[in-house]
Amino acid sequence: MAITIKDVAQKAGVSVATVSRVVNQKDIHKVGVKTQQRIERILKELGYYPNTMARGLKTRKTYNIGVVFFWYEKPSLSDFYLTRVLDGIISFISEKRYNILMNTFSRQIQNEGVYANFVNSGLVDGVLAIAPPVESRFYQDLKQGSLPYVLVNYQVNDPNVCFVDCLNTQGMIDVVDHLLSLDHKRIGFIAGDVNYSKNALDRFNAFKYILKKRGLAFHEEHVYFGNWTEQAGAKAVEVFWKTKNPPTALIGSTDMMAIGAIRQLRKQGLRVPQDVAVVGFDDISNDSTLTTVHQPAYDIGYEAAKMLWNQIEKRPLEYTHRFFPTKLVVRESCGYYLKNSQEQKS
Amino acid sequence: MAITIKDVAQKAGVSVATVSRVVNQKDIHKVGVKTQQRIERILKELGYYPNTMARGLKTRKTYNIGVVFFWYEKPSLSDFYLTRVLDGIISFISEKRYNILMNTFSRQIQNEGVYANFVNSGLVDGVLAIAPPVESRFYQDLKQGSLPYVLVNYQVNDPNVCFVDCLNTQGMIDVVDHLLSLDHKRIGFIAGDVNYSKNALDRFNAFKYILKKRGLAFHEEHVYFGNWTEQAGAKAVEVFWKTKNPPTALIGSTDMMAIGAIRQLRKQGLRVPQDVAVVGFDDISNDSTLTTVHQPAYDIGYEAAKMLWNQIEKRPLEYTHRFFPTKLVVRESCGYYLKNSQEQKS
DNA sequence: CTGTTAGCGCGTTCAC
DNA sequence: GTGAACGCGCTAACAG
Repeated sequence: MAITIKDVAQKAGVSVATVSRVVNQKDIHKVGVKTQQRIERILKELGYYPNTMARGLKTRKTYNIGVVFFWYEKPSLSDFYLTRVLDGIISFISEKRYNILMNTFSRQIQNEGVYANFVNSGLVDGVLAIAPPVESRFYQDLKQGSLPYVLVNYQVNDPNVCFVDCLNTQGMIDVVDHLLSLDHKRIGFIAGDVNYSKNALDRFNAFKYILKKRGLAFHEEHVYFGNWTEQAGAKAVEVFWKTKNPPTALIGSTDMMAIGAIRQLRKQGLRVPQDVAVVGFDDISNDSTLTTVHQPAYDIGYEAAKMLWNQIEKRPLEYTHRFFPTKLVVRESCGYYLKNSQEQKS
Repeated sequence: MAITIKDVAQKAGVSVATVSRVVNQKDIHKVGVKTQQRIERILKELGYYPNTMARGLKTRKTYNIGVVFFWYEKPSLSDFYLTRVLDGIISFISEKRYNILMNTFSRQIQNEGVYANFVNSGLVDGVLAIAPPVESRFYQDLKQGSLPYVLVNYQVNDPNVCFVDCLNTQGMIDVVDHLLSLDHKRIGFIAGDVNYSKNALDRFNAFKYILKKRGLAFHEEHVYFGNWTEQAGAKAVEVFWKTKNPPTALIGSTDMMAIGAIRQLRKQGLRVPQDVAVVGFDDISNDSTLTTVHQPAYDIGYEAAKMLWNQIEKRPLEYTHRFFPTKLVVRESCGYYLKNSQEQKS
């Protein structure tokens, strides 16, 4: 059995209250200097560490924040830009000496009660929900609970609900305009699963919106709904290239899918970007040739953690909704430089 | 204030003991069927969720496992193969309905007490330490504490201490032999920080060992100690190419450093692999041209979690030390295919 | 300056 | 079948 405050008190010949004062440095000026020193010595000697459970039960404060993310087929951090969001969260949260209590749920199977259990267990001081599923039961439970929370990559209309997101729409507009500027008219779109991801939905909608606005036709057969994996990207290519007029350019709603598409294209003997231009979204790849949309995942995580922390510590919030701009990163996979150098030659 | 067991008891007109029996399905056969049903209804109605703190205080069980990893300059998941290890851990642990309590510490600054505090706080049922620093104070605290734990990528001689690792030495031997087979004699080595990483140390030692065994000279000036980042890889190239006879091949102790090296080489007008061969370690890159050593990070994480779980649940352990094999993945950056096709032509 | 004491919410023994 | 009561380890209000 671990050393308790009682053991320390006994050995020091004082009451637990006094030990508590020393441990927490609270009302410490009221404790005699010699007593304090003695207690501190015994604290070390015995190797006393406060039991967080007991303390939390009393103080209603755990110094844990819950971080929840959602997976599609199996739990995975690496499929998403999640890792960098987490980096941002960790960075902020560890500065403040909080722990992260991580939990993951399936996007598809929404187990009733499980979420609520996590939210109401009293184990965390607040919750960060990363890209929860569309129409999420999880969000409902969060809303009904009494814990502060911040949504990442999930926008809601309620001005009282905190969220952090990037401007997906603007990002997608930039992508399309970039491809248009390179004379692409038939653009294939590899979407994420719009039933389970708000992000995927927003990007897809933006695609349709801007196509219309620029007076271009939308081809149903050149849209593929994938599940964020490379395989999905590859599959999309297979499907598109069975149509009469395959696209001349592809947009992957995520980098992973764009990369999968590129692999498949090459497999089919097509060159990127000479034959087909490909653009991704997220900028998470180490593949330094992919043109993509950068979203500041780290900053998004950091900011979300900060917003949550402000709520937990009851500090004034500067804002409840926070948007980060995206940035088109032009590399080689779209043929921009190719075209440019050709033009220079001619 | 959240709903407590008391509220439920009151509303149901029973004692808390009875409610507790229903909630935990313990001694349930002793509870009257009608009483049980009524209580279950009210449980739902009121939205009761047990307070984990209170429960944990009583039962000494939290269903949390602590996962600790260590950072160099700033907390980061993406620099390492960590993400995939985490995936493995998450995968196993979430099946078992445990939560992950994540905490990160600096490799350089070893704050006394912080570790012990985490270990002894009673917040977790066990600890997974991922690649703790060499001669780690953290490991000491773990050892002194009473919690089960498993070390990942950290080998110790004690047969009672659980760890999971890969065969770094064999992996490095494969790398060197591969380069030798391609006629490289001057091999530059970009090491991790051997003072802070056991992995880095093992790999570096393996490099020296096999060099000697194969009768090759070890050149002090072609060793650079980096910090796992791309920048470090780039820096190594700068340093090596100031020497009289720069290497013809480079080994990055991690992929990140190998990638950084390649970038810098290209910047300096050198071609990879024609002028310089480069090999990495970890196989974490999306860059599909890097020859590297694959270690089954996911499996390592999964297995570590499993070993910990077995300890926590007091199941018999099949083994306490577990090694996974590495696999050399030959791609383009080392010139193997280049050489092969040339030979075919001639 | 220090100690006593009342709970925080829960599980569990022992009565009944 | 059910309930009363204790205690897990801690903080905080109050007493002295």
